[in-house]
Amino acid sequence: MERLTIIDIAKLCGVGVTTVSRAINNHPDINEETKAMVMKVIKENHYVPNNSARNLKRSDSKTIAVLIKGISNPFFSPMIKVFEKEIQRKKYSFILQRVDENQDEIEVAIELEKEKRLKGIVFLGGLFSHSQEKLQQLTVPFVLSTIGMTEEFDLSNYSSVSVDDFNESYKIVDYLCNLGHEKIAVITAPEDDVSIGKLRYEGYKKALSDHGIAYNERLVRRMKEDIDSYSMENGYAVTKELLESGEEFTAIFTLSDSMAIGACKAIFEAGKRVPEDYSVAGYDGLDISFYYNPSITTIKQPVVEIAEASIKILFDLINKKVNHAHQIFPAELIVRESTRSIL
Amino acid sequence: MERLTIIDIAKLCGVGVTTVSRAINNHPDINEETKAMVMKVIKENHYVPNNSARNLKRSDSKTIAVLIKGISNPFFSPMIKVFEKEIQRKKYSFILQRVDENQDEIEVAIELEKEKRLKGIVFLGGLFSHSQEKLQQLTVPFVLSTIGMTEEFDLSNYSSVSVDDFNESYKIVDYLCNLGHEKIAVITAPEDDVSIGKLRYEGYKKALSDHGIAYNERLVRRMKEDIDSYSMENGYAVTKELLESGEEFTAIFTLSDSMAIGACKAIFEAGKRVPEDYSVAGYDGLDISFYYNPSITTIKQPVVEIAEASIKILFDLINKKVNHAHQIFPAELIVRESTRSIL
DNA sequence: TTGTACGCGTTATCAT
DNA sequence: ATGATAACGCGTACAA
Repeated sequence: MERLTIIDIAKLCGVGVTTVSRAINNHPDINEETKAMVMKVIKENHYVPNNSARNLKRSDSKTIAVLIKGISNPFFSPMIKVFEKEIQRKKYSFILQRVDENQDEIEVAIELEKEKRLKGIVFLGGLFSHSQEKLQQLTVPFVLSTIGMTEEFDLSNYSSVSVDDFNESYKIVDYLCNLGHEKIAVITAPEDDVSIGKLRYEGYKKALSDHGIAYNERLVRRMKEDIDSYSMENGYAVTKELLESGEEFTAIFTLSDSMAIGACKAIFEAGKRVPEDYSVAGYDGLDISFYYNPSITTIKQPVVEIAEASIKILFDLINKKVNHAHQIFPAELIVRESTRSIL
Repeated sequence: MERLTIIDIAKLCGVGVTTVSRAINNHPDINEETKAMVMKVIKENHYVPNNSARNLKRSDSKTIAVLIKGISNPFFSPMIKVFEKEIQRKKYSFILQRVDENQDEIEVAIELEKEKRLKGIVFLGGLFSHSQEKLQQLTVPFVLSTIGMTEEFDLSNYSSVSVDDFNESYKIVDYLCNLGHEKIAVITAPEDDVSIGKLRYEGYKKALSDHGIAYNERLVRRMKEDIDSYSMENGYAVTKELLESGEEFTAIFTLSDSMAIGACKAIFEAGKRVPEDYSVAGYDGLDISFYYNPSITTIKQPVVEIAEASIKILFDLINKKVNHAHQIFPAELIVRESTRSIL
């Protein structure tokens, strides 16, 4: 019952290891009968090839990896399904690799590329401020999906797909302003954020300024660093503090739908209503923003399209069809029940 | 810039490969200076060891894998965090392996065990009806976490941790009955389900029967097979049909919190209220069941404790401290706003 | 403390 | 169509 190798199978079959290998890998140069015989012996003895050995020896491999930071973020769920489907459709293998919050995704990628002989990589989540030097160690093409970058990189050696976080954020805050709101609180990222958090926050500020609304620092609240970022819990805790501070506001914009839901909960617990007492606006367009009561006004990111485009670009790169591309998708302002006009 | 191996590094350093290997793996028998020098050269040249080769050669490896079916199920999110933390704390490596919906988790496990020289495995999600023959190919200990089994297996060669789905389900339906509800709809799994779906459904039936309530087939609704099982969308679609069918009911029990939320949405869209018009009860105790409006009455599974116990048992097995254990955790009926008495 | 040489299990090359 | 054998990149007896 212990581990048996391809050599054992070869002996059992009375053939050479090459033949067994051919049977396993659907190689053409093999007699159908011997192949069937070999496969039968393999089944009977529960032989399972060792992937490490295969990867070590193989040169190609047709597998692409998706590296994802924050794997329990519901925002990624539909994207993962798209990746799985599309990669399978192209007859490639799909590896979903979780990367730890305090892990360097590029290092993980470099290692994985060697180990699995990857053909391409998709990065999902996390910030992205890596040295060119490091990026150049990645010898296969990769695309950044839904990753905001404020720092300007040399855009010529990788691809990206995302929405315009600055403008989309502007769009929804502008909408709130047009509803007559002037005291608009925001739950944003910690000050040192250089990613989507910063971009969305800048959009908020710009919208206020364009509407001639004075910037009120006390309405700018930061996510708590000891709680999962962008989570319901975080939105809840921050909003609760805001309400208890006594600072007046009529609307609150949170940088994620999850935080919007947390905000609503805090408002309910304070005995207030949404949107009658406070308008609440989110960002992302998660399924739950539709199902929540009240349903949440939000910026809906076209996640499926983004995922599809990411994969398409990646395969184009793999097939040398194109150079690196940077695709920006439009997001949609979806007006729902959680916001109201106060004019 | 192309792939360089441990031999190249050895040459660059003017030492043997063994020394380089020792430097990499923190082996004791090496001079601190040479080690520092080797590490420096490695950094400078961006050498990254090939994991396939390492895994192939290694015999031990101290890594444990968590195989998870339905990785985007929010129910698993807190558990993953526990696994990560606990496994790290034991100085083991943690591999999170997604297994496709129509993939055999045991086969994946067998392959992974060989490839990564695993020390232990945790299975999360999915049904579990595998032949003994197959299970015996797994030579490392494994524990089934949150996986319901109706078919009776030989319990002596694996471990499991879960709640008593039958009794917990009974508990919440019993609660509804005590509130005066007699027309209690249920959204359950497809008829061929042999896992938690069946157990929870049996609990529902038993509770009704114990309260002398006649079983009404038209109140038993099955999840749609073309929609994600246990999802909000599924609960929404099924409840919508139920409401449109005109069949009378005063409460609805869904086999998951997500479906409960979908049910609420459908009820709202029909112009009705929860719990004034319909009581809604869920199952699982997801975070969202607290944040939802109205908050959802549910059976809260002690996910953190379950995950912790799973890991503890696994390590005990690895260290040969114990034999296989089957631990049942009590779940908690949490009464919230979505249910009311109609007496 | 350090280096040489072999083996891990598989696939690719080159014969036959 | 099939088989012998040399890599793949690394860890580790064993020798030095």
